Amino acid sequence: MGESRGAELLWGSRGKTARPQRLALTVDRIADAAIEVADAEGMAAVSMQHVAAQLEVTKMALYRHVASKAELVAVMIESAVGEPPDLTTVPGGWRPRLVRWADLMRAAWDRHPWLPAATTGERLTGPREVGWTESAVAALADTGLDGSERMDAVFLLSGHIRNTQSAATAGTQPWTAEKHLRDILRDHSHRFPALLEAEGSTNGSARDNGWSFGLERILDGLAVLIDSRR
Amino acid sequence: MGESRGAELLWGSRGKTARPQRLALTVDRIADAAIEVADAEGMAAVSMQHVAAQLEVTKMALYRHVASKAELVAVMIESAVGEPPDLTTVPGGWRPRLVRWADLMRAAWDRHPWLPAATTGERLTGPREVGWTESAVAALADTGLDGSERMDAVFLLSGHIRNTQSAATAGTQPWTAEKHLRDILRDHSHRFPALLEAEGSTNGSARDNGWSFGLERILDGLAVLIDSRR
DNA sequence: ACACCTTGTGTCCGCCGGACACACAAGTTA
DNA sequence: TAACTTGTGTGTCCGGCGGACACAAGGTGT
Repeated sequence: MGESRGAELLWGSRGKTARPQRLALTVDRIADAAIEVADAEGMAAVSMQHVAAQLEVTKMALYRHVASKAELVAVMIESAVGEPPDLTTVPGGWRPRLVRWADLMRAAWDRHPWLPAATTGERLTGPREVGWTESAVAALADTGLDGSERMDAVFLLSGHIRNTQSAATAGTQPWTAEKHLRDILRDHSHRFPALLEAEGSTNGSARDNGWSFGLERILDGLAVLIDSRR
Repeated sequence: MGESRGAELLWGSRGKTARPQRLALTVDRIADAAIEVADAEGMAAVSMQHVAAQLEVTKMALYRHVASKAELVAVMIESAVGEPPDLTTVPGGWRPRLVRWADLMRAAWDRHPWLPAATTGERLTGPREVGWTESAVAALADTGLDGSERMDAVFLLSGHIRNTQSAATAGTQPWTAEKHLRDILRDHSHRFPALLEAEGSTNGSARDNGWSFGLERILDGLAVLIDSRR
């Protein structure tokens, strides 16, 4: 990258050839470019080379602003999840608040389908991400649940978001591989009678990867516990 | 790899030097070696080179038996999850059956902590994996739930297993990063009052990443729905 | 005896993350 | 004004990755 500057030195205006007035590289610009790549081509396409090309610089230029790819991904995540919401204005107690929280979080993750892929494995965690957790835990303040129960409840809920979202972008699980599963069932239906029957007896509900079903079940389950504490 | 055979040709027994009586390479031996590597060093350490070295062959030899790394991983998964269980002998209806199913699945995933990492993203699915789903869906046969509800319920449950297991192996989520979270709270406690308070008011329960908590909530939530259908 | 087929080897390619030395403009100080 | 420092982008190199492809050398069937 960076074509030879020989001809330019010979023929160009010599005085001010190098480094034209190009936008300065910043962490934010890098993160935005990386997010753009990830939104369009998926997390697998986010390499230092690709992001740098997007900004018309060499990949090593990026390392002046981020220490490693892991750090770049961390910055991408912080930017993509956005500011955590304020749920204190939502009326109706813990359940409507959690529903609002889940909808907002799902919306953010919907805008950036690579978030599940980016947030697996050991990694750095930023303040906004912690802020989202804070927000949900706060919504459970007056439920009579103790601290670890509140944490576990939020973990359960956000895990559900993660699962439905990653299932949405990749036919990752046996039960969500729509077409794939149907093919298997056609060829091996005798081995999976219960799946075959379940496939046939759907009530024609909207296919949302079990998002609303799981959400309702989780909230119902929390309600059972919370009511029992009163 | 494979040192030059010059000296051997000059000094060796010439007739039967090459290809000593070494165990024949098979898909199963390759998968076993790969699983061994993954169990010991994690999924990131599973490369064709590393697995081949484990078997004392070149990496290209593996491609005589598997078409790609994705196929190797698929075979690893099929081998690692094991045969799906027969739950029909478990008494007490759907709930004990699902508890048994979840415990068995969690045990298998516990033996192979790389399973979460290996089963994310687009991938191939084998009969055993589908068999596990079949097994759980079958356990919900007499609940009055329709087909897609049964599928969604199993998705919800197995998603919880995946989440708790991947949280166990990597401090991946803000709420499971134990030490990390504690550090953040020490430095920024004013920004996360609810987390700080939750951290303090735990009832000293066993730390299992919310496994049993989430399992009970999910099953309670399913029970609410199932009871309402009767 | 010979041809074929199977199976493992060696070499090459492009891409990855990243270390490191260098180029060069701008600001600071003498 | 001249010399130095600092900050930012470039070029080159490295080891490791998945994988294509040609080749070697057994075993086997005719």
